[in-house]
Amino acid sequence: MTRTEAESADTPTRVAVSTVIFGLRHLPGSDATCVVLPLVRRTRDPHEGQWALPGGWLGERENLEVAASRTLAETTALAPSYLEQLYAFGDVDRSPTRVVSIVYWALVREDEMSSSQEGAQENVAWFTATELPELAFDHRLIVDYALWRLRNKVGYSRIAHGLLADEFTLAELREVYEAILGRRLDPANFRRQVENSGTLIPTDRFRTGSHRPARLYRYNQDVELAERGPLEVR
Amino acid sequence: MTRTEAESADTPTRVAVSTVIFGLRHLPGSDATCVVLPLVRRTRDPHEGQWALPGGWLGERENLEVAASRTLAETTALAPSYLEQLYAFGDVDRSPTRVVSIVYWALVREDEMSSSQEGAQENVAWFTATELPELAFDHRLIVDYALWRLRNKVGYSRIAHGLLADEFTLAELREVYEAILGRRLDPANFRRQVENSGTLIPTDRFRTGSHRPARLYRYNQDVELAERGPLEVR
DNA sequence: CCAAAAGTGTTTGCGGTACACCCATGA
DNA sequence: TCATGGGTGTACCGCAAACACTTTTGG
Repeated sequence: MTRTEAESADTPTRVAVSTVIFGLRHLPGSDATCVVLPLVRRTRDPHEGQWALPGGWLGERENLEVAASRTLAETTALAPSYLEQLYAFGDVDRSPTRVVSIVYWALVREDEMSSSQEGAQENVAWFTATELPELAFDHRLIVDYALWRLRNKVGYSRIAHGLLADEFTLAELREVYEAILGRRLDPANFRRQVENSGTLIPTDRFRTGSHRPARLYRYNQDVELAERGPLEVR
Repeated sequence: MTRTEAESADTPTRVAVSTVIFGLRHLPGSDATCVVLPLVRRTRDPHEGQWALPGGWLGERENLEVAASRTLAETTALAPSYLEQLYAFGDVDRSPTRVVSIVYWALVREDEMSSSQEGAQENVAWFTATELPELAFDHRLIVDYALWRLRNKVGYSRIAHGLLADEFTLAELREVYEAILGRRLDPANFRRQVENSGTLIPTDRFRTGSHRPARLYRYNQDVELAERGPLEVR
């Protein structure tokens, strides 16, 4: 096929946008925290009844990121604290009819999550990332890849803040890292690493618990180590 | 908008696939090597006459990666030694009519390049990455992002091998790194780093030049540090 | 023998890990 | 006062940078 022929073979394709939305949940019994994500039960023919990622068709005059935000609002009623494109999936056989899916992944803050989960819509449920049901289409592959990206990115950027409220203790921040990475971190070393990174601003307030109060920190907006895509390239 | 309405709003979109193809070129005069990429002169209305990334419309029954390979073959007549999805660009205003572009980036080997550049097609030319002309659409942003990804990835994966022949000296490999990173590297430290990485297999052959012969190495296929996307996630 | 590139050895400093230790608070 | 988590000090290890040095070839 020559370039000219390719240029004229202008066949429209159905384009969908889906989003892998990550949040945190404290397990009531133990002191552990785990990564959770919302899934939508399908009410239509391909894979009807199975759980799938929240998503929808790309609007005619809708930017990709806007479509992802819409998805997020429809299932969590929240504004994302972090939103980044994950990958474009377009294999011919990934759906009975050809669909190209632009997939985003997002973080929602823990303090806001509880409110939205109470007023949950029908057919939406939150699952622990390590205990997922069978998913529709290739969505299991997509979630696994998003989890890989989350775990990777937490190591070289500061996205963990996207899962916390404005003010937080170092222990709470460490909890986020431990939940994402799935392993315990040394509190002493964690403190120094994150202090030296210059991304935290200590406040004068303290979280008073059952023991010695812990200083509250805020995220330093000036520092933006996260790389979300070509749009941020200066 | 509810999910149900979104699900029924099934409006097809025009989907294109473009590829940023990177190669290397030795500058005849100096001993420097630089990154080069092929561009195609547009012969059609939007941005006619300007240079643009090689690409075309996604075929109805064509996987995304296959479409990218086709693009690559049409402009270089080569099989890519490395091919990875870069990003999906879909802003409404990036083209007069709405187009979602799935962009890939690729590496072609230096030893194969010369042959294809001689039999170059009309309207295709290779440019030094640091001296690009004005590009059509948002292709300048795309190329800059691909360059950022290339420079980033060379630091934590072994994609530099994708720009060399099967057998190469450490100096040749170092040249690739220096061309991509744009700075000189210490030969001694470079040797140790790459030797300790376990990605190289020494051969018994030597490259005999004007001075002491240098050992030739091969790339260890077993080690695959590169991460090309969700398809490689086990 | 000389120039130049291949290849080796050694020192230094930095960042991460392990772990001992002190501090402040509620009960 | 004790238990518990907050917070500090310190020794160690591995890696990478800097750079002096030896080796091997062509001319």
